[in-house]
Amino acid sequence: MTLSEEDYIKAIYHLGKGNNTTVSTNAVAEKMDTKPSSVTDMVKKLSEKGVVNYKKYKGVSLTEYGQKLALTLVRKHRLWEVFLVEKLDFSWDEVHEVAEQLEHIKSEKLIDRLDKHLGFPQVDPHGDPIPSKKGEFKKAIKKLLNEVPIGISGICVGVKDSSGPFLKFLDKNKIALGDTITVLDKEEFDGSLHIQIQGRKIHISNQIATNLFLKITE
Amino acid sequence: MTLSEEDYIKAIYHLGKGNNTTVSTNAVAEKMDTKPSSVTDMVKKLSEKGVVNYKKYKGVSLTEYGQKLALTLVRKHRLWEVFLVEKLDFSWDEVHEVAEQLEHIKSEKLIDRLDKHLGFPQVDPHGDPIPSKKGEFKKAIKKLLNEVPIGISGICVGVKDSSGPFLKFLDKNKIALGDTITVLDKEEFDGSLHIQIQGRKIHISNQIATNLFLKITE
DNA sequence: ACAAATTTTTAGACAAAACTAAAAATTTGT
DNA sequence: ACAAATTTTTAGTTTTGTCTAAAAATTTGT
Ligand SMILES: [Mn+2]
Ligand SMILES: [Mn+2]
Ligand SMILES: [Mn+2]
Ligand SMILES: [Mn+2]
Repeated sequence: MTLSEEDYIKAIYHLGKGNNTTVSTNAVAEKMDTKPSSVTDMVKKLSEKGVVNYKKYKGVSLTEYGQKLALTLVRKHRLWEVFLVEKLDFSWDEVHEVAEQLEHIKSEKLIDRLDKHLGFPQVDPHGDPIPSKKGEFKKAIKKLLNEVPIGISGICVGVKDSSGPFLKFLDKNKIALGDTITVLDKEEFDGSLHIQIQGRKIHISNQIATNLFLKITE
Repeated sequence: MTLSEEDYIKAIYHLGKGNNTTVSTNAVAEKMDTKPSSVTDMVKKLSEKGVVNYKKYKGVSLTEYGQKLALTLVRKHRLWEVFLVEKLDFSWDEVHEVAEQLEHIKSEKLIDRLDKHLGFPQVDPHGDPIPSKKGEFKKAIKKLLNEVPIGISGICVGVKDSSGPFLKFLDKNKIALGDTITVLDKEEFDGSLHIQIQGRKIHISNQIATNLFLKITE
């Protein structure tokens, strides 16, 4: 597959939300930042190659083979993201663009060895699960911190309240996007939470917990 | 620069032996495994861009700017080779093809961080020097082991005698291409050498030393 | 020096991946 | 149901990088 074909496959995969829904030409065009007519051309070619199912005017979905390719690309993308953050000290928000290039490097051995070098990570720096070599992986779901059960870990991926005071609070308490958070205990009385964040144990109010999104893989 | 343009720049650089000799269209075509007519087209384009000096029928050489680009590419290529060997346990003869792809990844930060992660290596797994960020580097020369002065190190890059018995000898004594060898002492009497190879200290005859090539950077 | 051999360039074509403009199909709203 | 709006496809170009065949320039050998 060419670099361009691979990016289309990934786009169709992500738009299909992993469960391989049929997606529209326009949706793909928007995601890829290209024109619908270009998508039609590419989708015809991918159909010829057995990568997608395509019926004129009826949208496009991945074949079994296409899904296999998509999962391999997602695996490569996320492993490289882990590498950039863990080994090269990139921050979680700097990695995407570079991984977007690295995911296209062709070498199965490279990916196997990278996986090993990284200690076979299960999730990427954004909390998204990394498919195994065979294409198996857990689904990730986004939850408010106060809804996360005791004992479960996740990665902080967003805030509900993005007001200045709240963001300032997070900064002061060293809570940042990309941090790994584990719910240790909950207080019945006021709904406050004891959590572990990046190794540290802290106590936060229910109000804070209802404004932080965690990505957890089950 | 596109991937293709970058590969042409590298080819012109390597054919010019680093001292920026003018090279012929045919030579570039052979190196790139393409046709001379394709080279003419590309060289015209690179000339437009100020990357090469080109006069019809008179060959091509890199401009100052082109040399800068070439050195950056060589730096990236060799750093990735070090990464593959040092961090991912590739052997020295498996890295070239993958580095040929990785060298085109666009991110200055990536290369800076990779350099740091690898401990600012001076040479790649083939004994070739790695240009600094500013494009400075030492020249590498190939010498027979018996001509290497005491105290100097190099990387084993080839054999003069490639007969079965000699190769078998090397194998038995665990001397392999890619090994780092330091000359510790020489015996006047018989020309034999005390060397350190991959950490081990051994004693080898003059006959062995006259059949092993070392790449040394000065 | 000059014909022959070789190298290099030109001309014309093609495939990949994109675009614009226009046509066709589908969906939506009343 | 059917006209209008929207989506999607088609047709025709463009750019990049390649190719073949033929023409032009240079180099070589006598
Ligand atoms: Mn990509
Ligand atoms: Mn990610
Ligand atoms: Mn390359
Ligand atoms: Mn090398």
